[in-house]
Amino acid sequence: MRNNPKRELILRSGSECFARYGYDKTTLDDIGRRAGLNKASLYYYFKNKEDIFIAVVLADTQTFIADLKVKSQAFPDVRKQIRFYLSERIRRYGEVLHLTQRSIENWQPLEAMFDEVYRETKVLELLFLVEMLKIGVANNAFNFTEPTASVAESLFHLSDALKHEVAYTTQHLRPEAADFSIAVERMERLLKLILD
Amino acid sequence: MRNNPKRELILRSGSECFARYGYDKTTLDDIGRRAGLNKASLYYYFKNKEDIFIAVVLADTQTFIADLKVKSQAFPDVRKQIRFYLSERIRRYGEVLHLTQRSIENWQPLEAMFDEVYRETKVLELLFLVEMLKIGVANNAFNFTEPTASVAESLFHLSDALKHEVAYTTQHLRPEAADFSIAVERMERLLKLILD
DNA sequence: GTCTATACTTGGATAGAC
DNA sequence: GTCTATCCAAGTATAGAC
Repeated sequence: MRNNPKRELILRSGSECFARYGYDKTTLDDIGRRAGLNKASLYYYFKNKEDIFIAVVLADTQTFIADLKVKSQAFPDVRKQIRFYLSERIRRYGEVLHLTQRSIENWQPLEAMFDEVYRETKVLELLFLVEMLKIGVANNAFNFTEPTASVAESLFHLSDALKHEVAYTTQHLRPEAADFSIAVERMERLLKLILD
Repeated sequence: MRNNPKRELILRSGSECFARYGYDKTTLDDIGRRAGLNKASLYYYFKNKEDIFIAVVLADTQTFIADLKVKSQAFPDVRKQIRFYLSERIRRYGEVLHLTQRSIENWQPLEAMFDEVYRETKVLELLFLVEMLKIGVANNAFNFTEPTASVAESLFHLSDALKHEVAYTTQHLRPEAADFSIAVERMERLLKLILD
């Protein structure tokens, strides 16, 4: 079922619509029309609207991470690569939350939606972090007594915790007002402490 | 009825919603909620949704023109003031069209909506243009054999014609793809020919 | 696989209570 | 003036024809 070209087409269509209108304001007619399908046909490929949204965020997140890997490798210093990578994924989370717009009033179901997405991408992200950490150790940029995989997971959780904290503490405000630059700043300071 | 504070509140609410969601994706519940009113209460102040939209565009356009007058006077040269003023109002038209998003498939009813708005603002705009032209003539920046009011109206129509042409020739494309920078460029070239 | 038909929910609009 | 109740048209979702 996955890697079905028609399914991919719907995902692209959905991605464009959600990006433009946000979750609530996007209709199945919007997605169907852009994909050249009747809205009923979408239910052959997806359980419901929310399922399309999750699949879109998952696919887009994977592309985002792939791009981010390339971009972060443009930095000469491994330390800066890691900092860039971990900061950008926090920013990305803010963007994804933003595209749900103020529609979903209660934050909790939204978090549940994203958990599903991030469980799948976590493995890929950890592999990349491990890779970068190993390079850093080989270059004598930094050193650890603990296993690299364990450090990678700690950094990953640090980045996640900071982004979730911003989401959590601003859940009573309008979601679009959430300021993830605070989390990015904290991230960069903590990273300095850890790697130095 | 006009200048009613509750009405103004609805206009502000509507302006924010239309700017964020576009015409179709904005619901009366959205506008009502933000204004702290039940959607049914909106009908006390406005005929229907479209009536709110027109009133919003009218009010915002008047603020826009007032701001634009101040901004254009920041230019030292009268010629540049006129050029800036006429170019910016073309750009503004593009922005207003954009906020209807791709919802209104047929362009014609949309044009009718805006005619109503622009008839009301035309008088104010012409007064300002006449004022600037008179300053230009007094400064010997340029000269005309025709009456100033007539030249002002010609320039106004020139600006309008150029913006409408872009709208007209791109009506079959997605409205958001309309490129008003072409109209602005043509405007500036023609203005040079007229004033020099 | 994709569509039409259909049940149920949300959006636009009116009528009438207060 | 503002709200609840209500009508009709879209939107979400399912069932079933082809």
